[in-house]
Parts: sequence; C-alpha cells; structure tokens
Amino acid sequence: MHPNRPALIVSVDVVLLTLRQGKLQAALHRRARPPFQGCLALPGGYVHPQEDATAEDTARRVLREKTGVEPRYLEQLGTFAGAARDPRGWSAAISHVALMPHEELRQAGGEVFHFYDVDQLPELAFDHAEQIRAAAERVRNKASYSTLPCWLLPEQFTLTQLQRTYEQIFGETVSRGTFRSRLGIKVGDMSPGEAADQADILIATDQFQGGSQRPARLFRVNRLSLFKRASW
Amino acid sequence: MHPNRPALIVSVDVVLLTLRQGKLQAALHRRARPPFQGCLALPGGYVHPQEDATAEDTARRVLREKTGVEPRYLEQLGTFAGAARDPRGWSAAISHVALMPHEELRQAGGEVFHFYDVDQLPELAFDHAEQIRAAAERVRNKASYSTLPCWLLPEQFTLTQLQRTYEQIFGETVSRGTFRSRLGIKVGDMSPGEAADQADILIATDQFQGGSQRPARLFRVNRLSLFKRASW
DNA sequence: CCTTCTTAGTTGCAAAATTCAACTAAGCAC
DNA sequence: GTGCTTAGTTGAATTTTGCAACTAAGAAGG
Repeated sequence: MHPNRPALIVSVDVVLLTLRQGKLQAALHRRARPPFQGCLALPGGYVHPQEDATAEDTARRVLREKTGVEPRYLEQLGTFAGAARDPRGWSAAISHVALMPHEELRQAGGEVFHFYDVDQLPELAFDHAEQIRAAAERVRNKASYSTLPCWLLPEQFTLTQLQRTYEQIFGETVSRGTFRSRLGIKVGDMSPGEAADQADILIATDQFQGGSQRPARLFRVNRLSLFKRASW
Repeated sequence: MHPNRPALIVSVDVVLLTLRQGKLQAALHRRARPPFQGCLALPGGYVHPQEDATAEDTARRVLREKTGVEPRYLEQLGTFAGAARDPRGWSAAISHVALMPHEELRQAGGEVFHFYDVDQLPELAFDHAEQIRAAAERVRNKASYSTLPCWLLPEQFTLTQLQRTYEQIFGETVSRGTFRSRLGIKVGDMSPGEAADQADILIATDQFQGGSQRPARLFRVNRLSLFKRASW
C-alpha cells in the first residue's frame, strides 16, 4: 500500500427531500451516538465494501435499512470533505439527493424521520445544514428546466398536481397556460394506450382522476427530460 | 472509532482542461507506479490531512507540485467511487475540474503533461476517461449559460477572442451579433476606468488590443455570471 | 491624402417564442 | 335544465432572438 495514504473517515449521507405541508422538506433523525449525540442529522452511514458496489448503493442501503423503501429518484450531490467538519479528524461525506412523495415515505416506516423546511433548518450535526442547502439549490435549479419534480409525486399524476409541485418548490404561482406550453403538453395530441414516443416528456395514460368536476387525465414521467431554462 | 468503518482508498483527481489546437483538451501524465504503471492518467494524489484543509486544497496542491501554478478556475466535479474502479479494492476519487489558458500552463512547467482532445481519448488508467467525459459535459453545459469560458483565457481578452473560445468549446460557429447580445454587451455603454457595476458580466478595461485594423477593447470577467440557457 | 482592406462594434427588422386572458369542455349537484 | 368547479385550448399582444446590413477605426499603399 502507498506509504502516504492517510486514515480518513469516509461516509455516505442522503438528503431525502419530500413535499410536505406545501413546502420542500428534508428528512432528519436524531443521532444515537457521539459525535453530535442527540442532534438532528441526515441519514447516513459507512460504506460496506462487500455489499455496496458503488456509493449510490450505500445510499440506497442506508435508506432501505431506515425506512424499507427505495427512493423514486437518487443522484450524487457532491462530496463534503475537510479537516473541520468532524471532530474526529479529516473526513469526507459523499452526499446524495433523494426525492420521494411524502405519502409513500410515510407508509414505509418514515416515522423515524422528523421533517423540516429546507429554508428553516434547526441546528444540525456536522455540515448537514450546508448539505441540505446545496441539495435544495440543486433541486430548484434542475426544476427550472427539467421534469425532476415528477419524482416528488406518485407514479401517476394530473397536470394540475404537477403544477402545484413546481409552485411549491419555487414558492410562487405559475400561469396554467405557461406551465402547460413549457412542458409542451397538448393532451388532445396524445394517444394514451399506445407506446410513448422517445421525445415525449410525459406519457399520457388512459386513466382519469375524477373529482366532482371534469376529470383530469393522469400522466407518468417518461424520463428526466430537459426543456428551456426559465424563471417561471 | 466506529467498528464498521472499513479501510478505503481515497484520492483526489483533477481534470485540467485547456484550449489547444482549437480544441478542448485534457492534461494527462504517465503513471510511474502500479497499478496502471506507464498508463496515461489524470493528475491526482492522496489527501495530506495536516496540509490540506479541504479536498479542493488537495487538488490545488497536486497541481502546484506538478506544474507550479494555480488554476484560474477550480470546482469539484463529483466523486467516482466503487469496488470495480481500482484493482486494490473499494476506492473513492474526489474529482475536480480545473480551467487554464494553455499559454499560462505551458510557461509554468506544463511540459510534464500530454494533451488529448476530450472527444478523442486514448486508453486511460482507472475510470479517468469517464471523469474527463463528465468534466467536458459539465464545462459545455455551464458554458451555454455562463461566463465559465472566460477562465480559459488570459485575464484580459477581446470579445472576439471570447467568442472563439465559446466556438471551440462547442465546435460550432456563432453569429457575432447573437454572441454579443447574449452577453448583454454594449461597449459604448461601458465606462472603462470606473468601478464595475455588480450587474456587469464583463468589465471593460481602458486597454485596447490593436492589430493592423480597428483595435478591440480588452475586457476582464467580473465573476461567474449566469445568463439565459441557449443552444448558441 | 485618398482608396482599399480588415476587423470592431451597432442597429433595426423579420421571425420565433412566450405569456395570459378569454374561451370551450366535462363532470357533479340541484 | 342551471350553476358551479376544474380541465384543457386558443389566439393575439408582447417580448425575445437571430441575422444581415450598416458604420467605425486603424493600417497599408499608392
């Protein structure tokens, strides 16, 4: 082994975001052990080299062990590393962002978590507040030009539900016409039962969600699609 | 210490990009030691916990030790981690992107490097080809809506030089009018000697670069500014 | 000093994209 | 049927964009 290779603390953290009470909120738990014992913190853990082929696998395992669920969306956020962030010494945390509908999370053992507004965070362990701020910034940024917010909803959703999701992420309302044209959606053009075109941002299903008014067509997301950057 | 904490290999890599021969190229060197001895690889190294306060410090030190220079731009790209990327075992490489004008790099001991087109890479050690592809994608993406390409030029540059830089990054030409209006530049409006407005994307100097035709005003970049996403 | 050449910088207009208010559609309650 | 609510569309005013044609400034050469 290389003589200069130092002993470093390496862990994987997950910023699990969900829409709750009309706001973008992060899932936090209380640390059972020092350092920062009893402090609110992100879910995280050490890599199990035998078990985890990648850091993303570690992130998935940590969430599975805590809640029993798979996140609908998961990506690496970045690595928060340095001498100052952990009292035990130089450390690196490979941070991830995960998105889930809050309903799905609650059904799956999400009671272990406390939820806090990403814009009104309490005192947190390590640099976890900074990680959450970076995650919220990433999500808001990508939301302005992609279908990322779809992963905060159940698999099928109406266009109005999706619009509310975008509005809650940004904290401001959007005109209905603008929203729909930005997505390039013309419901009439879509042939529901048929195979989705690769170019389709959303896929029309043949299902409708009927309330006590005109029923709205249900959609599901095709893939993570990009459109023109906007301020909404 | 935590009982589950495994022994992992952690290193810092730098994708140092520069414009050379009209193309976006990456700086590579030949590995002196196994694994991948003699293979082309990115500059990189281990963290020195006593010396480096952050992973970015490690990246700067690695470049300084190789070439004696500070990169004009440096940001974290992401962490490439897993069981498969290093034959010695589970490893994590905190990867960075650095930008420099090729001239400055050459003057500063850049002879240690071989330069290769990011779109025509030779066989590389580890997952370094993947890191370079990710870095090029990041740079091209940010170039489409920010002043990132300014860091590939000397501190002062003409608008035409900057336009050529954008064109070389994307490999396609741009109309002069479109380029200037996208940057929001009206040279006449700028008061050179005075303090730059915070809103200014570029700062006009009172210097001109005269060839054998009308001299062009020299600019320097104010800060990393964003503008509307475009396809150029 | 006048013409020509080259590159810098500007202008204005045609074309394209965006926005939003007003419209139609579809269901339920009564 | 009427009235209410939400879904979905349309089209015209406005804004933005792209580009060709214009002016500006210096050098070279007669």
